[in-house]
Amino acid sequence: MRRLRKSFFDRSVLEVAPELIGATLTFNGVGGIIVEVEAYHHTDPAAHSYGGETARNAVMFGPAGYAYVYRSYGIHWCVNFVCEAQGSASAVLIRALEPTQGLPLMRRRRGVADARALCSGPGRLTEALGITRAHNGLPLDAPPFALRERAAVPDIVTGPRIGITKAVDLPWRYGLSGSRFLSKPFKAFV
DNA sequence: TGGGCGATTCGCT
DNA sequence: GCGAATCGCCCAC
Repeated sequence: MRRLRKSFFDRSVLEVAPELIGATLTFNGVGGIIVEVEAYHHTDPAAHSYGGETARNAVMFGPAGYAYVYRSYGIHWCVNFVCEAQGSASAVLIRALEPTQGLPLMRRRRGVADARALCSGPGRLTEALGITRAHNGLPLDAPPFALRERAAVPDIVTGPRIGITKAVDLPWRYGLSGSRFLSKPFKAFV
């Protein structure tokens, strides 16, 4: 499996997001297979970058291939991969992993034993991997991050994004079809 | 300078 | 299924 380079992210966020499903993400050697992501485009009212650049979202306005980490609900950290050309301010939120590497450490950090509770949610996976604000702005193609390309193209399901109040109808949530490690099930397409 | 508000999670009913 | 926890950010005053 090849490692993903920064140029991989230098495309439309709507193109990159589904291609991340099935890729492997590790942080200091701990992680797993990406099974759920959401795309946030700069023209999208639900995106943090929609209102312009601020101290919090500055990384989103930088070049593609870097990590944007933010505090959610004052409690959790969430990690995004910045995409598109510099200034585009678009990113992919990583929402769930299927844990494959470093499970004992993840169980200790999370305080739970069930593998399905380790990384099935954006706040859960950052806790399991040990990602915090300290890692905001780090490049994705160098340690502690490691991203490996998927071996084959998987079946992907799409649907509306979770937990937002604006642009709720955009189907920019992508998941690995049939995975038991999703943060929430995808509604069957009608 | 202060108050309202989340790209969430967990525990209890 | 519902609501509390919890705090950095952001804008209005």
